[in-house]
Amino acid sequence: MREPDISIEECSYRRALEIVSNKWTALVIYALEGGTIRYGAIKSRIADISQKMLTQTLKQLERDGLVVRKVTPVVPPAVEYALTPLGTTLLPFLRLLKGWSAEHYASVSNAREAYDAAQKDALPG
Amino acid sequence: MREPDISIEECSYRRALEIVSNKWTALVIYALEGGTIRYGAIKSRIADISQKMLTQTLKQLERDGLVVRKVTPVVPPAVEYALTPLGTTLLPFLRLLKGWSAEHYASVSNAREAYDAAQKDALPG
DNA sequence: CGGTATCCGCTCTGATACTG
DNA sequence: CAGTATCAGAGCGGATACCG
Repeated sequence: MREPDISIEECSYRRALEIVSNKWTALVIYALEGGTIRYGAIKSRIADISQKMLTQTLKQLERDGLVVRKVTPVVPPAVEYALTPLGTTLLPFLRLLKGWSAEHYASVSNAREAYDAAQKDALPG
Repeated sequence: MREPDISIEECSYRRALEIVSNKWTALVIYALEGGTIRYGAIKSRIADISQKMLTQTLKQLERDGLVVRKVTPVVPPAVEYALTPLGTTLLPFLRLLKGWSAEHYASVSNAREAYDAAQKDALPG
């Protein structure tokens, strides 16, 4: 039997996926692309993200060294977030993904419709 | 209040994420990078993937038009999978992610350790 | 304003058993 | 070999309420 070469220990690709491949992480990084931005502004930019998920995602990104948090002690408090230099190294990857989607998403959408239609025909009438 | 510009309807980036950003999808595409490959061979390459998840992921990729399934009606059955032309357009993106991980994963790992150590210091002894 | 804490449903995921 | 079916647990993610 062949050895698995796509393992969590050996495959760097897989480790990167652990960082980025969840529902909100990449979206939040994308929202930070334009520079320092306040918590509320991020929330306004990303449709459907809850306060809990935004806070949780930002905390995780901070832990990973991809985002910095700056608190200005005023009343009411102002909290700003920005990408670290490490965080900005992810941007080319995100932009490529965006470009891919712009170019090919329609094809995926069409494929889905065709597939679903074929499935429906296969069922008994 | 500002309008969200990162919504599922308008943001192509977000749609791409829906395709790729789950635990196994990108890994399976990566396993198919080298060309046509049998079901069992994919399973051998990817550590820890269960039969259920592999089947489910392949089916979803087929629906999205990224992978083709070829059944050879012999006994025992032989089923092969390959990337479609559309599927191969994702490879540059995956390779970039892999390169990013090779270059920067250590930084993330270090950041995590530093963050966790700081958290521990903040707790009462 | 920018959180934290809690509850709760739902999906994702893996084990196990069975089929052609 | 390549699946399908079923079950059960863990964790994601949302709604709500409260705090500095």
